[in-house]
Amino acid sequence: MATGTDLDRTDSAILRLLTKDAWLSNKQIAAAVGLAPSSCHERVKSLRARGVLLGAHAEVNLEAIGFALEAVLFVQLGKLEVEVVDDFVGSTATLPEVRHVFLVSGRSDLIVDVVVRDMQHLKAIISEHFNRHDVVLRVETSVVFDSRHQHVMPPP
Amino acid sequence: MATGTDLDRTDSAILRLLTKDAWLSNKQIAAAVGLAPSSCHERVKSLRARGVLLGAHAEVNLEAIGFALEAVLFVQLGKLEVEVVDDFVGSTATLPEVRHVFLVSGRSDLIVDVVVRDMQHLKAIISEHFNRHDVVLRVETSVVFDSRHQHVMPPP
DNA sequence: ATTGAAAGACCTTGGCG
DNA sequence: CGCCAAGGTCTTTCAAT
Repeated sequence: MATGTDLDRTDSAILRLLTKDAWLSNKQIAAAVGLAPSSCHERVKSLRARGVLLGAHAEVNLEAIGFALEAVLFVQLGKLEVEVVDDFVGSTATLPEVRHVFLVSGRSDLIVDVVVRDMQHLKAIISEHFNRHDVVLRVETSVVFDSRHQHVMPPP
Repeated sequence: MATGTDLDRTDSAILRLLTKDAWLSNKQIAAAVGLAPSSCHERVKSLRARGVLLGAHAEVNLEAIGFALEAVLFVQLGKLEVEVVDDFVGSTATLPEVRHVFLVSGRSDLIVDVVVRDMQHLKAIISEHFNRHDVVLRVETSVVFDSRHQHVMPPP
């Protein structure tokens, strides 16, 4: 499944365009990469079928709808039993306030990016989810002053 | 600009659907939320105009195209002069390998999520970008074993 | 792999409840 | 606000190259 699919310059261009704006029409992409609409359509279908192009997601301005606080949680876990850890990671990753979960090496075991309404909301998540599980040894919280997310393809 | 826009149940439903799959057709969304296509189209246009719906981005399987290594960098900065820091954050956020940058309180000042080809690539970024700037006091690197990103709307 | 043509589906607007 | 209807545009398929 992790087999390296080879992309030619046209595939890369298509992916780059769609990564920037998934709402581009097929006609627009075709024009941008210098292909007929039908050929471009084939390319996109193939990229989807090969599992390179996974889907598309709208970007919502969470701040504008009342989610004004973002935080990063550094979680240290106890006795790393694979199954228990995986369960906890899974349940964490599906909390609606959670945007990203990283299982990492180093000082912390889990890094969790959350977007919440306010401090009270943040406190609730930490105490009701993280401090409730025995796997969790300690949670360190950092407030996010500014966060930037990039939607670009890395260069070949 | 950070004024809370109020969303009714229908707007929320639309955002939730598009967050999950930005390639849903207007007709599909309309059916799902129980509106006529034209009404649904109006809603989406309004959400865009109000700055709630910012855009859409395709999700690419980076692993499948040779970007097999992900890491989180914890960066400590020196003397926090706003201008210098902002410049560095900006230049960091636009590196093609960088997916997310968080400016945070706490032990680190910057948390950077990068996706790279391999260890050599990672080393190159750290030594050529981070260790080149005087603002950077220290970089701690964590390898990402597993990362999950969620594309859902938080509940009202 | 790429193309053009054709059919059908969809988006999009404007006028009206 | 929401709906219907109509025109214009785009997607999607397919046979041919």
